[in-house]
Amino acid sequence: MFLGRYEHTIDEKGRITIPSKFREMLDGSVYVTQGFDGNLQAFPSELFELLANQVRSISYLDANSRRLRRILFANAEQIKFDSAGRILLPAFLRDTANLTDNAIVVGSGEYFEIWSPENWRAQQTSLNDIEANETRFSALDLNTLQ
Amino acid sequence: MFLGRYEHTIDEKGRITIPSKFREMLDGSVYVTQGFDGNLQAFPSELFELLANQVRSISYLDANSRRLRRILFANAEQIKFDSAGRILLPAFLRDTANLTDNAIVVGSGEYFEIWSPENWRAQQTSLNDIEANETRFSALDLNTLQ
DNA sequence: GCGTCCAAGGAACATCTGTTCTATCGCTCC
DNA sequence: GGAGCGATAGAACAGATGTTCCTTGGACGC
Repeated sequence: MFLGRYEHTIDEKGRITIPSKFREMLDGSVYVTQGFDGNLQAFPSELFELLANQVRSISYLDANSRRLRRILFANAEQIKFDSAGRILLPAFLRDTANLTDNAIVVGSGEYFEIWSPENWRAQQTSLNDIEANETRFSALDLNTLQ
Repeated sequence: MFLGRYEHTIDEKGRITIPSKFREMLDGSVYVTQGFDGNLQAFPSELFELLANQVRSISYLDANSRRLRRILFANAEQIKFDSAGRILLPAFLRDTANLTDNAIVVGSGEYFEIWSPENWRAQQTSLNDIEANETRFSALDLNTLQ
């Protein structure tokens, strides 16, 4: 499971070091895609391939299915680590997530995310907002857990 | 799997470099056809042959089947790479996709697409649109994956 | 102190692009 | 019909750019 938060630099070449704890759980590469909230998402191979297979199984004669393919595949890249544990983020991915000098790498369970510091701060949800949505988030209620 | 996005130039001769990562997955040539969305589609040989067989097996008494045949056969070309990894796009294919100086080469899973920058921008779907279409795109829900 | 991890940068290599040169084809004109 | 011409395709090369590999140094924790 990917846990925790790390602030790492992005160098002039567009490279970022993946935290070594995260690397341990990967097989030498990650699939990085555009996220939903102005961030990037990084998936271990097996997980991304599951996603990809689902999308591939839809007929490509359907216009919506082609759009879905584009979103998943055109905005994604399989990136290998270099010997120092870095990945080179392609320019189009850096652009979609506003990444320049620094990035915040955030564990998110079975995948992790990469944020620009600005976008990260902007999206921070206060815990009070969550409290206000009690019913939707009832799964988080300790009493209901087994 | 074809992933990512590359902006490449089209030179005066009408040639475009295929990204080397894509070439690695091809056997020295691609089948390029008219796409459904103002773009071109490029298929590895095996996949094109599968498609072709499928389309041929549908009765030609069916109007949709005849249209498919035209898209797949009339507007298709098998194109070999030159020694620098470029393909020469015939004029009629460039015309159907509005290609002049630049093109965006877009991974789309087991095939890839070639777009003019204008057409590409025009069709871009934002990820927020997807969220608004939750049910249609439920295939992307991590929970549903096995 | 030693090992691990991250930051930074140089060097080697691969890729992309523009250009040149040659071969081929079709056409025109003699 | 054959020679000459232009247009097009293909092969090869060179420069610029981008990517990968490798090394170094500093910070931190054990």
